[in-house]
Amino acid sequence: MSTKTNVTSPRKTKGRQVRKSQATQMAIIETTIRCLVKYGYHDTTYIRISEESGISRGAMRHHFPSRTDVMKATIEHLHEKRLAAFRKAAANIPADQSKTEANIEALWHHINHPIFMVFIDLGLAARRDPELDAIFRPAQETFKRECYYAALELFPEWLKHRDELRTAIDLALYMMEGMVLDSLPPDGESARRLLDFLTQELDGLLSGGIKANQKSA
Amino acid sequence: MSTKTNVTSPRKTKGRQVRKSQATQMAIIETTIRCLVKYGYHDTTYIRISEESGISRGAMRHHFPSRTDVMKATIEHLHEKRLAAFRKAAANIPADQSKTEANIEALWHHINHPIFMVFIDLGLAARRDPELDAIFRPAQETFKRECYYAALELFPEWLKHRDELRTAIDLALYMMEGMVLDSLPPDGESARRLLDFLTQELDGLLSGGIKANQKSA
DNA sequence: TAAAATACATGCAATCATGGCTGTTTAATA
DNA sequence: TATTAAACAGCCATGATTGCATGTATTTTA
Repeated sequence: MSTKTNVTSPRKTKGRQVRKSQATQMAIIETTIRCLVKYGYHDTTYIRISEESGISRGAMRHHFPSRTDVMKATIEHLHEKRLAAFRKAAANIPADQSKTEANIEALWHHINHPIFMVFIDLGLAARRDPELDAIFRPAQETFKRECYYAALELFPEWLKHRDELRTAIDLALYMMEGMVLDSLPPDGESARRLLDFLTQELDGLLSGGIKANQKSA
Repeated sequence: MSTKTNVTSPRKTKGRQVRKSQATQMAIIETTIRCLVKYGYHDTTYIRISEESGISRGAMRHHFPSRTDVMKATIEHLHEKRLAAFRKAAANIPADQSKTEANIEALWHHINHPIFMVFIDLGLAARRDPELDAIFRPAQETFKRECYYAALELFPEWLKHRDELRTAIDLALYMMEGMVLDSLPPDGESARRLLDFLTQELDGLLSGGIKANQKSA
């Protein structure tokens, strides 16, 4: 059952071959992502990836024996990509007054990216496939933890109210996830209203409402 | 392309036959729902429904020519079921002080029911299948509208602040959807904290924060 | 340069879902 | 009771996906 994946670990520079290997692997993974966006998880088939990437099934087999192997590799790649994008976005947040708003905007932007639907799709698939779940869940948790850390750096004044910060992040994240799941138009009036409310809520919490909210803990 | 579905419209009492017809249709639909819960949308196949229900494929063909037809009927049935359940739940809400909390609890309970994952699954499928979407989207919108109406009846004091009420409902709904999507344990500490926060937030909005929040409109 | 390993290509069999087709039974009606 | 229509049962052809197995070319290395 243990499908060996011929992922070249760049241990020793065998020069040309590893490079080529990695190149095709990347091509496969990126095509897979494209397919996931276009067709969704269940219609992103082994053959289709092969066709859309122009890579023969044999070559694919060589690198990723089974469809699930492709998916696993893709999940890992997406995860890294997402982490990198998030860190970059967090680093670019201006340190001025409107931190909350900027963050929410950034998060909303991130969540509305087509890639996010892919995550939802993969997450749903992982619910049925333990093999996928073993990759997906840890990645998801890592990302969330990263969110908390980043937020703590951005809002050091919340250091003493980590629970509240956590709640705030969860609230924002979950709400937005629900919004995209409902296909809420990103720039529509409905979304705007909710995001404004969220901003205001979190801002209020930050600037002084902490005490009042503590008794609920 | 227009697949005729032999759904017996009980126009004239042909007595026994329509009853039997409806019975098998119900059996098919209910089995489909069971399958959707167990296997998810894409693995709920025509054959599997036939096997699990004990109804021959021929019979199924007679009532629902194609798989999509089964799904369409199932969506409609689920929609009605959900509406009924919601109305019943709304009617049973006690009219005392803790309305907000009771509602949130009820909503949370509703959203954590296995059926809800089926809705998510179907919603995702509908994104790719226009035929499904044509059924799913209106149902979804109807349900949401119903939520607003029910809420207005429950919170008549919000009549002058419909926008805020709408925001509140959206917030609650979306947040919870995001939560279940993340497989947040329904009784876990994380969920509790978020729900408490939500309750408090909405209650605060209700009891006096309205004015303060209006300038954001 | 020869051998071994790696990357790539392709054909095949098994499985399975779908939709269409042809019978058979049961109920409604004249 | 005879006829018609509806409900039901099962088979078959098709197409798609998967995993395997064999064959070829290119690199690395001895």
